[in-house]
Amino acid sequence: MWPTDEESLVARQRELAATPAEPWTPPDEGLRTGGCWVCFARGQAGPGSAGDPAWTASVAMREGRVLEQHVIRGAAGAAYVPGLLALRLGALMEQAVRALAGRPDVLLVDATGRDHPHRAGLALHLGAELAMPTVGVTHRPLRAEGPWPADRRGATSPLRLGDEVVACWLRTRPGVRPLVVHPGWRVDLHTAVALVSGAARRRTPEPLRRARQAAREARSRADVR
DNA sequence: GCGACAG
DNA sequence: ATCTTGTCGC
Repeated sequence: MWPTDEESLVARQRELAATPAEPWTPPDEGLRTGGCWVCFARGQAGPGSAGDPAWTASVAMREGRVLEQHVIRGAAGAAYVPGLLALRLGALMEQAVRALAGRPDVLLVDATGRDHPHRAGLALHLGAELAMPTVGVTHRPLRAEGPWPADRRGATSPLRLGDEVVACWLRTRPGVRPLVVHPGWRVDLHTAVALVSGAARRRTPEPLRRARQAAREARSRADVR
């Protein structure tokens, strides 16, 4: 179950941050990569609020092919507050990923891992709840800092929170703003970068792109009706 | 007190 | 997250 208030979420985050997780290594072949994306109604700005209608998509891919995808309709658990994204999206994402009949080996999520006030962002949290290795991919860091990498595909540069490297910039396309890659549940930085880089034909890794497309497509169908 | 702050 | 206009490139 997901916490529904700040106090219990923060308690859970502190607990997760201190929980050791068995390191995971991708299989040599046949890797099934999942992606999950949430979108909200168009035309709204700001942090939103509890109950906002949401479309959450999950996809599973293997060797560049979509194996399966689902979109669920649901409602946001809370307004967006930095550091408390799990209150808004956690339950929605878990439900969408559980709708997949075939469990992905690893899940990509647009959220942070250790780059978080309590070192337990939603990518880490969701992986723990699902008992599934996760990698976070965001447009920018939450709290960590570091300069951009060189303008070459695959170039990386560390993002630090104090002395600790908690994530890194990754240039998936030359001439395009880099992404932030966050090691999540049971995944280390090196593995996370390899997975995202390997899955990114465009700026955004394919499973996340497909999930985003599916969620927005479902929203547009709903808009018309 | 104020701004910054994953989505 | 979402919006906005034009613009550049394949």
